[in-house]
Amino acid sequence: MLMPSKTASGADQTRQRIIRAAERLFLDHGFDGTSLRLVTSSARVNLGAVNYHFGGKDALFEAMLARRFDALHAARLVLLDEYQAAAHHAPPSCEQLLTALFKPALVLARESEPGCDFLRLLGRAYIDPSPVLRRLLADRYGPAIARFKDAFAEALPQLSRQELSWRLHFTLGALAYTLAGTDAWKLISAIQPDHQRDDELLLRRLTPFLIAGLQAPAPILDDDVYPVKRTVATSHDATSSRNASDGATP
Amino acid sequence: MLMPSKTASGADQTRQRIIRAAERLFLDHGFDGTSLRLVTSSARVNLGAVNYHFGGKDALFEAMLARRFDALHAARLVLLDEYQAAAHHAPPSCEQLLTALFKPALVLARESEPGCDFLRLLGRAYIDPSPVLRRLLADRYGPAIARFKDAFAEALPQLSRQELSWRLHFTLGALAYTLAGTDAWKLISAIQPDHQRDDELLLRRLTPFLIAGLQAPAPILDDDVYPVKRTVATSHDATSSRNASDGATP
DNA sequence: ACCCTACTCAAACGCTCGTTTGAAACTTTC
DNA sequence: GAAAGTTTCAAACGAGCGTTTGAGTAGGGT
Repeated sequence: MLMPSKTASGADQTRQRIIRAAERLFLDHGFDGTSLRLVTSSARVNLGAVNYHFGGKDALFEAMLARRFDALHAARLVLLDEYQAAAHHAPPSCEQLLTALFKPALVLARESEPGCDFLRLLGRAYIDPSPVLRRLLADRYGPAIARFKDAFAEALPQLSRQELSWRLHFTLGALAYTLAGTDAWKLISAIQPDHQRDDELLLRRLTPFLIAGLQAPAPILDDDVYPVKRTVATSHDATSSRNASDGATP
Repeated sequence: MLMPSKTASGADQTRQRIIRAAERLFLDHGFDGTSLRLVTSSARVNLGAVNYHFGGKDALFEAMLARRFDALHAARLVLLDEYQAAAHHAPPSCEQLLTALFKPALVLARESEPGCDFLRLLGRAYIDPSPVLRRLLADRYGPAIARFKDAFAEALPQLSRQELSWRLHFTLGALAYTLAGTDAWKLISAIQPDHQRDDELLLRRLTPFLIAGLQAPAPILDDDVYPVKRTVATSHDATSSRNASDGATP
């Protein structure tokens, strides 16, 4: 037909149908909760096809995530390179770094076929407790994240390396949790759908929150701000009103 | 023996051994990944004991979470009442509200037996995708969270109700993700153990991050700050340098 | 002594899981 | 058109799952 090379008809179709079904189901059920039978029946493919084309469940999910995340991290690093090259004496700002993280994600989310939103996949992957995914993310995308961490260190020189690590951890948490879209927002009660689920609005709401958090003065850790006693209810000490005076860490 | 009433020897012991084993295993494997056989063998209890004492796996985890969370939310609401009663014309500040959320958690974490830290349990519970836990948290602790949401609305009157919902969502995310302690912090590379894992230091680092984020000016959403095109790499538009001028929402 | 209740225990039930198998059904190649 | 390679398919495998069952053990009350 139009395809000049090899057998692009049946085999690749099956692979893609499987991967897409796996994506969709992983979003709602996590790794442990997604069975291959669920995937193959949802993809209307024979059960054995997964092991034939991928080699097993672990490898399927690795392939699924790699397909998305490889492109994502490549685009992120390209953007980071741009920002760093633009002014090599003035390191990229926090806002630019967050943009370098978010923008490729948004673009890929829009490019991806409708029905399985890429951003939720991103969030879920960071949150899922399964060791398979945890190792994959750490091994495969740890270096890319490390480059961003170094860049943040330059953008936030007033923070100690340790403080920075924590703040990026908080940042990743807010991001992953929000994207994962656990129904937990129902806890905070009815976040009205702006226009159902607008990912761009979400990230633009998240950005100022994170920037302010990242740039906040470092906490004072050497005195007892939380005088925690053994009792819960009968504590009359209001929160200490001591102000954070210095921004630098010891 | 010393116990005056009923048979407090064998039965309650078994119940507690099961619950503690369930707590410990749930931390590492999540709900789906924790099997009853794992729990009972870890607790050195017969397999059938779970169904006898609790009625099933779902009920076991509900009991496990309720044991901790009932006390937690009760203590939180007591503290919230205190702050609100202290000055009924000046609503509690953001910092006070976060204190009311964190302090009881810290106290319970210290009171709980060593080996199974309560804070990780808290984080995991909010993150776990299993519908059983999600429904439990929403039904049982939704009202308590709602009271805090109302209090935050008074502390942050410049935010629209919708903006506030999102910010509390971000807050909950940073908190849950951090507490859950997925090994994902290894992504951000070696957060050196201050003193192994000091929960109080963690929360005192988290607090200024969250306060700054919550109090950040509201984002401007009506223009294109993220001019996302179909291309990723070839975008030369630097981040818009437009400043946020007004803090109120339309 | 008896019964009744509370609890433990080993074995099994029915089910779903990930994976394997071997024979069909296609394509491609010669 | 036969041979070789590639992909599908139905069936089964063994293991692990949550739950149930029924016999067995203990102890207090009358």
